Amino acid sequence: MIKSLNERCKQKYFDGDRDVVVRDNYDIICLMDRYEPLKIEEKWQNIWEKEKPFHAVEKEGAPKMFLAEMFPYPSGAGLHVGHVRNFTIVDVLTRFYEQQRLNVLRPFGYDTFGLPAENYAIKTGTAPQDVTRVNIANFRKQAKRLGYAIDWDREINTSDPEYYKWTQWCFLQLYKKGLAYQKESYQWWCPEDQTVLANEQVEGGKCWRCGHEVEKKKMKQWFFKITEYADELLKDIDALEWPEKIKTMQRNWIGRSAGAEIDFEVMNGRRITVFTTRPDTIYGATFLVLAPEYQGLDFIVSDDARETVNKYKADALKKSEIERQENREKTGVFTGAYAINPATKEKIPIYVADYVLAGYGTGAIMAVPAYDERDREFAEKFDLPIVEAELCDRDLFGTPKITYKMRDWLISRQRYWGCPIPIAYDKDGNPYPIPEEQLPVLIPEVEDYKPDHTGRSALAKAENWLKVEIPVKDPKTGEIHMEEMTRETDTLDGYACSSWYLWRYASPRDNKHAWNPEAIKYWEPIDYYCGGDHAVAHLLYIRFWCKFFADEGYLPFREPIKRLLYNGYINAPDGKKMSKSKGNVIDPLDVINDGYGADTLRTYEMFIGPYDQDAAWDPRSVGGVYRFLNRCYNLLNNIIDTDNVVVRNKTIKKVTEDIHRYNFNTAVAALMEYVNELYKNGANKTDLIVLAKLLKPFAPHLASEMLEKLDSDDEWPKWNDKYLISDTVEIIVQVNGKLRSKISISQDHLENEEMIIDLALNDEKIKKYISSGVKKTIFVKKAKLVNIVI
RNA sequence: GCCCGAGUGGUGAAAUUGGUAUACACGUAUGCCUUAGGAGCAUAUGCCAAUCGGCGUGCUGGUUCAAGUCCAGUCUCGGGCACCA
Repeated sequence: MIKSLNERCKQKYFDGDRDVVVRDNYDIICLMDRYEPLKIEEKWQNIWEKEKPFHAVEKEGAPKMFLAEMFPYPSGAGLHVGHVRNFTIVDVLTRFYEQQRLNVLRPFGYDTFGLPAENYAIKTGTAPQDVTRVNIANFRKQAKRLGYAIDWDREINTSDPEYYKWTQWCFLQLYKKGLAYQKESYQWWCPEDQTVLANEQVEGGKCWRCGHEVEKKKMKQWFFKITEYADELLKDIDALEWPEKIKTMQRNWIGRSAGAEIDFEVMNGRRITVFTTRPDTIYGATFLVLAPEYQGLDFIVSDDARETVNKYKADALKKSEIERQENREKTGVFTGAYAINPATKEKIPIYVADYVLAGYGTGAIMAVPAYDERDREFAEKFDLPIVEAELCDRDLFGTPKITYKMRDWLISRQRYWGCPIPIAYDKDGNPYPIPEEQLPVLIPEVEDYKPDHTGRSALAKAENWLKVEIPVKDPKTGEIHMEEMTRETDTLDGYACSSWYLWRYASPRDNKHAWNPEAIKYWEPIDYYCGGDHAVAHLLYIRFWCKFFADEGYLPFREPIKRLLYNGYINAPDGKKMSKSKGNVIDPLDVINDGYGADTLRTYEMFIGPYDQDAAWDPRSVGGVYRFLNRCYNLLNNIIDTDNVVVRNKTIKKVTEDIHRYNFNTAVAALMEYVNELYKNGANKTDLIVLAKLLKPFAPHLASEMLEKLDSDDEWPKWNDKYLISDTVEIIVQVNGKLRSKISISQDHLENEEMIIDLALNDEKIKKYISSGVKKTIFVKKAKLVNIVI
């Protein structure tokens, strides 16, 4: 077939019977209607831009399908190949369901608050608003260049006041119910820079900016009470259609422990409550240990020991996380105080040690060195008694108690580029919520974006903005008067902004609700959510908010994400993580503009391997996929009268089922096999229409072009099982489980076991293996296999 | 230390319910076409022997007519948590 094509084209060329576009290419490809991805892609992207085929509206009849990726942080560097993998997975599913005529919603947005924009602002004085605007424009342009089936009318941006107004509204709902609250907590603090530092800004116990030793400082911070939902968050994990890996990580993160709280009387009349998972070991409790930050430690310490304890406490607070991890040698000091073990009635000493954590349980433990390795280490070092006592009933001395590793979610950030917390303080420092009608609390404009010397965000520099009038009800007279207050200058953790955006997608321009109840009912919860990060943070926070807003009557479901696809990373060709400093970054836009086009890039990233595994970029394989798409297109040049009905139906089945299983790599492989077959046999119009339809989720531009040339719609094809059965069947003949021969029988004889075994035993190749006699024969109809045991 | 994953050709990987190991692609080799090829097309390609055949899914065993797949043990790599009482 190719030869004849070649002949014809050569002739045409020598007749001068057409435009020859490419000068340095003399042979058949240039003479045929040639695959020119950049041209085709521009054409179809213009059509999609104009006709908006992905614009979604609620309509009765067709079932809905809502899909999205984890919205990106629009960095200055633009899209990277990891984004492309993530977005393309969503796009393949979007188009797959669109072609099956489901009512599909696939929106897009930008997670724009964050440190890079703020650091850039501090360095250059450029407003983060401006940088963000430029970066979004670039991201949008690049996403459009990849041909994604996005409803661009639903774009959202978390730093848009129209958006963060509702983030603040969400905060106020949580505040009203006591789930947003202030608490003193220890934070990393640099005494030189006079600022709070995030964990990742502390390097080797020192400030990343000035190198001064950091310490822990008690500060008032805002928290969301996620622990209120710990039990439900844990319980509901079971029913989620999420990867087991993520479910396990969330379970571990929540870290439920069933135990008991037990009171110990201190000799000076006070009381210490400990948490233990082993209340049955209480007879072996030979001392108590308190965390250095233990509340009320001062009331327990004896006067003799006070100085030592205070020094130990100060040292412990200075210790960095890294130091704590590196040096696990037990340290601690005696408080000089004793408590009574309620089981043995014995007097036991009370210690302070940093191996006990203030944030877990009650910050105090009963040490049972006979049963607990850590307690034993401590006991050995400080020469404390180790008693192999008998076990008792679990609830004899304490009250049952469930404890979680998960802590409440600290949301205060001393940063400029975030959503302002809608709170103001009266002159006594009492917090008041900003009334909803005053929302949004806009981010003020400032000159300098650096945090100030009091450790407050740059918002504190906007003097006019700081003052606000809040209506206050007099508790005695009931009268309402306006009172001048000072605004909160901390901003919200960026994760707050992304904890509700999936609901905003349902009605992104609604200016009366955070999310429209009718739209929510129609579209949510999301059917497919795809990402490769945030296994415990974002994906836990969004579940927490969902349960809260369901309780408040704003959401008709308690789990926001039905199915989660967690994709792997794409590494550099050398197998290492891509990074600017290593100079091994592959820019997806370069791949496109080199002439491969978006379709090749998309299809390659689906073909690269299982979607949930990490993969290394291979530039040579990109070329292989490009060749494949070329071959698809070139088939249009030679449509003949033939019939590939069997392989066509097989391919429809395989590709359909593979996409349902997210086996995108094998779906592409099946299309390659199909094309190879069509090259061998020739292809008719139906063969090619099916090819284009099946190809469209992966290479939508090329497929659209093919379908236009073939004068066909894009409706997903169906297969017919009757074509999948061929007239003759191949029977595998094994001897002792090893393949030794194959025999061919007609389909009708598949029921006739006796005949098949007889054929197998008399097969020429088999005879020599079974001369010593046959012990038994097994026929498996389903596997079309005979096994002869000798 | 604890909890998850994963180990298959020269390479990325297939094998969906225990039933033909290595689909598809890359790479390589040879040929065709060509003034020319870093294009296109065709054929071959797990390893050893080069004829029959033997060996092959990290390793050692086990279950089974039959094991990449199930079981026990073990090694290596990757990820998560990490003094959570």
